[in-house]
Amino acid sequence: MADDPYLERGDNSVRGLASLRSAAERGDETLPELPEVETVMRGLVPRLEGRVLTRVVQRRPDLRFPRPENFVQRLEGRRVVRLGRRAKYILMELSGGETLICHLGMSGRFLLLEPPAPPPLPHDHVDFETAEGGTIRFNDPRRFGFMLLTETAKLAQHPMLRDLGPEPLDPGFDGPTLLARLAGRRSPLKAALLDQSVVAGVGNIYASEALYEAGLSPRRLASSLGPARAHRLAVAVREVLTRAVAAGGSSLRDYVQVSGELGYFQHAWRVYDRAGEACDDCPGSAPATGRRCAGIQRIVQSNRATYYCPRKQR
DNA sequence: CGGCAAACCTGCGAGC
DNA sequence: TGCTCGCAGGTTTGCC
Repeated sequence: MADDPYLERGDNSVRGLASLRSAAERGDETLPELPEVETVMRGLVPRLEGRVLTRVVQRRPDLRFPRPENFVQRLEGRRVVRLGRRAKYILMELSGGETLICHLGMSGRFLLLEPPAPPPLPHDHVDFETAEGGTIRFNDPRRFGFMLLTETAKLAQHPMLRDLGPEPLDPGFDGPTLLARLAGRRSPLKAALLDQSVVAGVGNIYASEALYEAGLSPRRLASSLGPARAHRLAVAVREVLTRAVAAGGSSLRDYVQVSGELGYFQHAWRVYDRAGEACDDCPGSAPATGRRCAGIQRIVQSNRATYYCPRKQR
């Protein structure tokens, strides 16, 4: 992060940072899937929850989508009642009956700035100022992120949320639930996992990781799973995400204390972006078993990279 | 309607 | 050295 202008200022204005950058930019941080969004949301809680948005600045008329009608007016003066998350969406429930739906897209991040907030840099799109004096600044170079406003009472019916599948970290997420969601699906298992109506919050990286943990081929027909394999996959999804949330949470604490480098998401991908490497779970040589492990393969499914071990995953 | 591909957008790395 | 090109991702839109 040495090239990050917010850390090069040297004016100590950045005391906290909930930052996500693309894997292409940084090898040690992941893209915003469920665990990263959860971590960012948690990082925002102490700065936003219960506080009044005294001033909101929007520096361009749109992010991914055109700005909601009267965006600034509908936010200023509102209190942030509660922060939450659904799938990869950060939900900011406001006084007055509306909720702000935030998506980080590919490159969105929130910066937590001490007063006086430094002048905006390129891609600084939205500022939230609170009565306590801090500024929460949304920065998103690629502008795949977005902010939408909707009535809290109708939140579940919002087009972005209404078709979402179960939260994989909720207690109710299990083998039978997943099995029912996959029933009749003619797509490859990997594509089905990426479908947010099957499971909410799984992205391209954790889809590969979960399939590896479950020992299931990404190419397998989604509807070919039985109860046992569905159970294995549900457990794997939950475990992969839980580990990542835990990693993000601990490093977020570290970061806030250090107020400088953000070293979180020191992920340990087992297959993602590891084409050609040896698979951890395959013995170095197992001539007796017949099948040899050729290492981790990269394939493309639905225009997306998939990584897997053809020997371990079937 | 399900499934797949393209579009959106920018920064980066590889190749010339 | 400097340029072009391809690639990465989440979600929506469009096509078959």
